[in-house]
Amino acid sequence: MTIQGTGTARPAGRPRSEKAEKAIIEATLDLIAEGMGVSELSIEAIASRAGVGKTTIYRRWSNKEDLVVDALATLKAPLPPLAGVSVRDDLITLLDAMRAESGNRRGRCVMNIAMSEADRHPRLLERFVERAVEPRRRALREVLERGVATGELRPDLDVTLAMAILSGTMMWQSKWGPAGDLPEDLAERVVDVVLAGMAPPAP
Amino acid sequence: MTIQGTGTARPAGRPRSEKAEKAIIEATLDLIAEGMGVSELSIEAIASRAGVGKTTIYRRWSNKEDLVVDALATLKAPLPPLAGVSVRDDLITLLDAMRAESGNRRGRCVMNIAMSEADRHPRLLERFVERAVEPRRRALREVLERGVATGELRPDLDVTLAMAILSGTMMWQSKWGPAGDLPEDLAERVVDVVLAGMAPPAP
DNA sequence: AATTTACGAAACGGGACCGTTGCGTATCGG
DNA sequence: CCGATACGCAACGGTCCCGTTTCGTAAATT
Repeated sequence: MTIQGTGTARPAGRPRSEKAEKAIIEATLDLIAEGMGVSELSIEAIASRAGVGKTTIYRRWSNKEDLVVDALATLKAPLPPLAGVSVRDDLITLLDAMRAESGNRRGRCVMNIAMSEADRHPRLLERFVERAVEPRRRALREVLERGVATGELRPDLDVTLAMAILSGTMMWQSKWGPAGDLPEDLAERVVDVVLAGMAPPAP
Repeated sequence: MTIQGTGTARPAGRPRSEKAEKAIIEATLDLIAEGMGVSELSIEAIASRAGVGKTTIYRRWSNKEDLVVDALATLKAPLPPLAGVSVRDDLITLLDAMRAESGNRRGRCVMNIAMSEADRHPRLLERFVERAVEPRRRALREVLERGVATGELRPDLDVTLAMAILSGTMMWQSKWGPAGDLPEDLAERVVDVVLAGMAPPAP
């Protein structure tokens, strides 16, 4: 029994190629980021894009959904660190992270999956919510609840509704806002309008 | 030459069945409302659902996109009448119409198309924006601009941003809000929070 | 009645993918 | 070197859908 450094026995024969594995994942993410729906993704297209035989894919994943789930799992979700000083600053930090992500491939993957594949792929949706949605939701809720506690926000604020307002606004901008990148000060403007309200200050 | 009452010459032979035409459109809308993407829609599925031969479809539309465009065109977009008294009331009326639509078939069609098929079907998207998006966008903008003019809203309000906040919030609720119907007072609560802002009133 | 067109159903050849298998080659442990 | 496993590639039979054609029937005009 040959013991590897990791303690796992190394099976005989040629080891699986990490390069191929990465290429498969990358090809999958690329196709999703380009707007290909999960239902339209074909193993053959992924294999071709990755420069890999179909066999190499089927040897690792038994079906398309498993592959997509694993591919999405590789998308790190680096939540920005929050200064924790003012609620306004933390909200801007969170919303600006959303803005920045709408421009890169990871963000496009997340957005496309969230938008279109929500139904009809329950396992995928579950994994996706767990990795991409929940962490942000939690962070946002904590900032808002802290604001209510410290008096920076109205004591009667409906935190859940506030989350919908902030997230929904950024999502709307990503999807139907101006073409190309979103303006750099977008997050700040959104937070300021939502904090201050649209009505004029009482006289 | 036989002239019909409408003034159009009636061609010889059996006339096309209006019933079949309606059934085709209905089947198409049903499938879209159920979450079927335009790319996955198949003529055969529509024909089967409509109880119609494929021939009957191809005789009327030369391709799937034309059919979907016509089907979407039958979705009336009844903008609610606006009282025009207070900006708050008009905003609630508009947002509540969005809320109500998220529950019916028409609304689900609009939402699904907007979410997933935005890219890759430019003609469809164009028609869709023209019929479903623009009228609402215009109405919302007019209410907000009137509010700025009358002083009911802050004079420095970014109207475009305000539109994104209001629309995005409702869209977010439709897509990721509580399962089932949205609460009846949702529109009112959204408008009040957005009008007043989340920060506490200045002392 | 004769003609013309539409109808639903079925079948066609063609193409895209499916998931599997066989092939010759490459890369590992022993 | 040898056995074992992975690799890319090509081919397979199968399914779904395409867009077209054919067929027998139905519904209109003349």
